[in-house]
Amino acid sequence: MDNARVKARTLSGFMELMPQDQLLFNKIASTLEEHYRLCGFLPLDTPILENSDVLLAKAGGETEKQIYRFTKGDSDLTMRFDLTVPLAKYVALHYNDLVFPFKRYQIGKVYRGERSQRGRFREFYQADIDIIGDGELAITNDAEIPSIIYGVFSALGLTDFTIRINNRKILFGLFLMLSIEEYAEEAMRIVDKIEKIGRDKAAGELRDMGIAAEKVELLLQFIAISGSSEEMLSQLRAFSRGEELFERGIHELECVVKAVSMFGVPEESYKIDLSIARGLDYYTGTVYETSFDKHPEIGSICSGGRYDNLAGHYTDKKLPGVGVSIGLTRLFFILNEMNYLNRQVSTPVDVLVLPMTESYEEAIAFASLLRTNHLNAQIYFEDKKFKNKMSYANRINVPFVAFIGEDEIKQRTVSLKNFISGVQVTVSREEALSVIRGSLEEIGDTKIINCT
RNA sequence: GUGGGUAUAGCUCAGUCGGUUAGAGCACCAGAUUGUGGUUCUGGGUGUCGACGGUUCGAAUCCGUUUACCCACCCCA
Repeated sequence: MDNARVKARTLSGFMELMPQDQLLFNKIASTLEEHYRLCGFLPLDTPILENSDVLLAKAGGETEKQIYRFTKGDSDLTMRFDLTVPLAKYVALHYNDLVFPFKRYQIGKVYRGERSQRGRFREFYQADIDIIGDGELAITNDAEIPSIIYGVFSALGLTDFTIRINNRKILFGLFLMLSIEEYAEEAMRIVDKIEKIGRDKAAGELRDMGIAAEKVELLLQFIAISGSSEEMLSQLRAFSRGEELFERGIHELECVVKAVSMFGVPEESYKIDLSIARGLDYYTGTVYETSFDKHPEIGSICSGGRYDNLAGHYTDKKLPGVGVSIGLTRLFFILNEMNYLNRQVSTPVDVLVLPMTESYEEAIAFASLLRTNHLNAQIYFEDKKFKNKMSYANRINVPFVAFIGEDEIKQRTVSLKNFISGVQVTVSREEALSVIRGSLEEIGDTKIINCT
């Protein structure tokens, strides 16, 4: 009965795409994967569920509130909320079998039980890369990470993004110099959102925490230092009062910035921004944040940094690492909103084979020929009117339709219609292969993203 | 978790003072057109007005409760 029918719906905060968009999403994901491989990263997949004690070893009060956690029998389980904590567990567990520095990429879904909002999801994909060292990890790795971000975004066809770089040692060092290190964690968070809430409100919040007004002023002045990388570094040096941590931070930042340009990242795509702090407390040095120049309000689509001792909860070994996470679901959401997605490239199949007679034998044979030649082919078997068959081809956005009717069977040919240009030719089946290939190459060259 | 808002067709939304058979655009289906799609023309409403209860001769409309969703905060990709 009708009352028994359940209303079909998708949970809020869970992205569900139409096939054409899913195709684009998958292409973006595979572009990322390809680029990660190109840079020497190895694939990794870990379970979505872990024992709660493993995932929450590190978690503070806030994280715990936003987690999907449940029990099944006697086991207390948690869904992963990022890919970094599972990585830490993985590296600690398989320490003896891994080769360091261990470079891995992982693209997978993560879950956060927070209120969903525009551009914010409860289930979303992260595409992570991390480099883990055994005991030590060279600072140049910190510079390669942003170059990889630049590389993947460029590979997608994106231009208007900025990678902002900072070093938390500088901020910690400053807190030490001002003798306000006890407020460090909360102050970091306020500093981090200064762009959003404004200087005055940030000043108020810092004072409310109990930091003296003149120190707040000094802190905000410091954060606001701007200019080219060179100018900023020299201004930072002038700020130094011989505080060791502060100077180490400046040194690291300098190394990173220099090396980033060696990696070929153009000046306009990255900058030092002293207000980038990152809320997560496991970062200990370099931090990154990437956002779209036109949509800063949606927030970071890619962020990460250096952590000196990630696996500390699972092992005595010191395992420093550096990495970033691209918020793939959010990235896709923004690209869609900005109308940047080039749907022309999302063709589901290359060829739709339409049998025009009762016998499907020749149509199947032709489809097999296409498939053995790595062309995606679909055969339409339904007994519908011709118009419906054409309309189907039109709706699935297929670039070629191949008619196999009486004439074509007799002459061992195929009538091939280019659905984009409308041009139709009747050629031998072997010739059809090269016609299709030639035309697909043109489509293949166009970028997934069209940002003009 | 805190504060504010919304709920009518697959989607975006109208719906007057409470009044008769609840509408528009897009989408979808059928026909014009049995080997040529997109455009056009013609026809078709595909709905528990979120749910439950109350007021009333009469409720999409007023009142109460509830659920879902959206926005902001918190936090974050």
